[in-house]
Amino acid sequence: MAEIPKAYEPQAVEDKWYAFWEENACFLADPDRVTDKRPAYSIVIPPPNVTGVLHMGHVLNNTIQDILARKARMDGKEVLWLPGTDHAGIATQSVVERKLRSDGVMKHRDDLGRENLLEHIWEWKEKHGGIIIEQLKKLGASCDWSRLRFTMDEEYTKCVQRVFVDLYEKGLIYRGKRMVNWCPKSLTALSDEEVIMKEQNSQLYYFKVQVVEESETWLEIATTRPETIPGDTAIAVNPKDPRYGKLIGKHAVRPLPVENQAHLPIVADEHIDIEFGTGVLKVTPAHDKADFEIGQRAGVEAIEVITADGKMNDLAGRDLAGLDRFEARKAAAVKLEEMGALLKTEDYKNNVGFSERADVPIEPRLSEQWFLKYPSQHQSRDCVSNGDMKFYPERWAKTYDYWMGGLQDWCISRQLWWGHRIPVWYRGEEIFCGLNAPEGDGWEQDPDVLDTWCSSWLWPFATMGWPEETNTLKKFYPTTDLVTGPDIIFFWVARMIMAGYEYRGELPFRNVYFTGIIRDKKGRKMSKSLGNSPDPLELIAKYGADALRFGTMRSAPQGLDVLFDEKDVELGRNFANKLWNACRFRQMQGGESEGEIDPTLLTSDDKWILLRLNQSITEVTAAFESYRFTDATGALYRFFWSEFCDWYVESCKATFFGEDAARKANVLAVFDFVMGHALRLFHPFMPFITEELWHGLGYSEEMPEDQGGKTIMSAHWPKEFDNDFKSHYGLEDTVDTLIAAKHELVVGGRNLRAIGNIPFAKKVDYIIKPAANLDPYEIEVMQSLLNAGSLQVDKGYSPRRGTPAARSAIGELYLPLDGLIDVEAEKERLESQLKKISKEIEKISAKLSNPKFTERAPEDVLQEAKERLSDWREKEKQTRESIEYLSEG
RNA sequence: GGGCGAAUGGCGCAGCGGCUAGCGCAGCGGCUUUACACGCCGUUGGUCGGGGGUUCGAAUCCCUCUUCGCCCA
Repeated sequence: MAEIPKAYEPQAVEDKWYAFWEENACFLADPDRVTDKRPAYSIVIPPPNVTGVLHMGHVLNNTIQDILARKARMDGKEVLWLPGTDHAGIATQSVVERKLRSDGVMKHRDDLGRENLLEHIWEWKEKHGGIIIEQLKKLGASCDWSRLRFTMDEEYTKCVQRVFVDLYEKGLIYRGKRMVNWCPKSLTALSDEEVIMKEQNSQLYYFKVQVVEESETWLEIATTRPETIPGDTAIAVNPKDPRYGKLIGKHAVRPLPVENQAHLPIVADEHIDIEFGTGVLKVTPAHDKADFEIGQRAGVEAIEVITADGKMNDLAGRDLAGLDRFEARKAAAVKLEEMGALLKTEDYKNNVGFSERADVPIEPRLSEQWFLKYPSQHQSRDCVSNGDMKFYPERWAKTYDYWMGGLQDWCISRQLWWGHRIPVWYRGEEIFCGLNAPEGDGWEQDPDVLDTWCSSWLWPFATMGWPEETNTLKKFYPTTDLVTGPDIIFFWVARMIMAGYEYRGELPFRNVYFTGIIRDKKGRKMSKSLGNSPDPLELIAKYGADALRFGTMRSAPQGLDVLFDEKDVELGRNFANKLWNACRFRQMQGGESEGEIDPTLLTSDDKWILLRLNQSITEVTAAFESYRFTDATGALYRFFWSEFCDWYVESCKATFFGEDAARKANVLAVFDFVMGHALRLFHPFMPFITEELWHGLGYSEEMPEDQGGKTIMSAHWPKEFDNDFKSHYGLEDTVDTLIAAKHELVVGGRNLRAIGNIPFAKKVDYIIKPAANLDPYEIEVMQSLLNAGSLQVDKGYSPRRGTPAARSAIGELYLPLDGLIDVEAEKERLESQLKKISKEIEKISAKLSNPKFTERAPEDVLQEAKERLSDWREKEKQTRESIEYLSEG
């Protein structure tokens, strides 16, 4: 810190130290270093999409992980923060396909073929795949980059295949033709979790069908999807419904297609909602999940009328064939109307499933897919409910438990090319499932790939060398913490737990911290289309990474969504600047770093700030234990700014600008002690600036190489002072009382200036009448804090009437102003103060005169109330006196 | 329809049986005080969503209603 700029300039500092950390292998995790005395701490990154870019959600998530990792290192643990990326099947493939189409390379992926398309995607991955990793480095993430993993790595792919084969052999993976959620845009099946229900303003179409056996009887049916009528193969009613019971077993005429009006059986099904519509349901087994089951029970066939890409096929009839499913809906209604079969349409709100990725309505579709019956369900469910694994905030445990209690088989095959190809081969009727292609000719591999989550559920152990019993796995698994968003609790967290139990026999992590969702300051979700999503890198360039981290953490309460406001980052920058300038001030005072503290020379302010520091250590450490990061940053902010800078540093000035060299050296030593501790407390949150200042102030020189000598990263986390320490330095709690009274008197004294409209910069003379003997040091400090020209001590001072005064437990402070003051204004101020005091006195008196209170309230509460009353009485007396002085002055 | 969460000064939050209900931002007034205007000093705002109850005592516990958000059906 040769030439110290007035304002902190983060860019150069951040680049310098990140490079330093990497060059010095500060992030590397070495399982061989793990011992009883140096326990392991591990955390695996939720792998971001390999071709993605950093967004605010990543910032929040990874800042928390980095904070945890850095804190653990300071606690003397061997830390593994394992980074990596995810291949993100659908997202990546569609991005690349779109690009290839717009570049004119292809119209459809079939033009290129599987091998060629994959080549393009790998190319894209090589080109863009590193971006988000570099961005994480900008943020300061202390991942062990030597262990960077990718879900499509060869080794990782082996793990995925091995697990598939194993589960297949256990009979948990099976292939079947079932109803799946089909995305007509991405042309693939999806799992239930990838379907998002959205409320839609739809139409309910009422139409009538004729009963074959009773040509004069017509049934009314209500449907939101008239385009599927050609696919109807039954009409269902509830057997308990008195209106229709007698019709069961008869038939009805299906109106569409006009050229093929089949006779549909009227069947009974107990699942029919009598209240809904007319109580009569058209059954389309091929295009509705519930209808499929009704169809199965009724033993009717399923007729597909919609193609994979959402168009009507020939079976839909000449009026609808070739139309898109939504156009067909209107066309079907028109057709019904022409036939006189449409009775009415009404507005209707219903929930429609949308594809998470493509954002189009899902088409339930009968399709041959691979399914997984979840393994290790019971253990996975129990470990959370019995507390072996902790969720923060705890309430997510309930959500988890509920979901685990209603598991449906997971559709794991995807009709994509980018991903882990299903290790199954077919030859005629033969099926082979194995790690390698079977011997012999004529085998063809299943063309589908696995759901991306079907690879990332192995992440915690597949990244550590499994199935080999590697040293890493032995030492760092199970991992300690997982930090992720609650939006993927089912997609990822639950499945990792099940995979963990199935393949390692125990839980994959001990604690799960769920972050909030980042929203804009109006509470809206961040999205590209709204343009309300700031670019974290721009924020870093503008304010610094530390500022972004600290600002985000300070405004991210546990369990609640984060309303992001750039102001918070600004605040972070301001705070960094404050830190910077406090150290700059220290530098200007010269003297050696971290000199010995002489207990006999400690001032009351020294003792006070040491106690405040101790309090902060306690609070921040406790906050860490319960993952309350906002509390930690809040405590640090308050301590450093409001206590250290506003009071302690200001009171130091009396000594620094004074003549007492011994005291100056001692105060410098205290300053360094406190700052050295503060920098360490701040380091997990603001790694760059703390490292810069740690070295700049020379604190690193005092430390052993591996305990802060080389980097603050390895400095020990501050410990609460023990009793020996406290008694050695005479840190008694009574100091707090003295300092509080001193501060109160100073604030009161500064206020006296307002009475005479005297700016703070102007030196004025005060007189103090101490309540008891006051150390001359206190006078010196108060004079400085008051910016007083002089502060005369006068035990027998009897002020002229009209002299404004301030009072606290240590004495009375006078500002003789001789006619400068506005008597009426001051009187008014005091009168209003008196009113407030009287109100408080009334309240407490009422309480104390209530016999029920005095009888039943505990002793300490009663005692405390009495003290408060006498405090207020004293204040009342003083204020009255002040008013009298004014009146008679 | 079920579950979860939230409602505290203009905004964002803390407090979850008893300290004069706190904090940050914003606001207002004043300051080029030799670390910092990314700053300093001082300061105005709230009776804690509505109603009922428990208690000597409730923002805090219980019931109920209202509004908002999320998840699931």
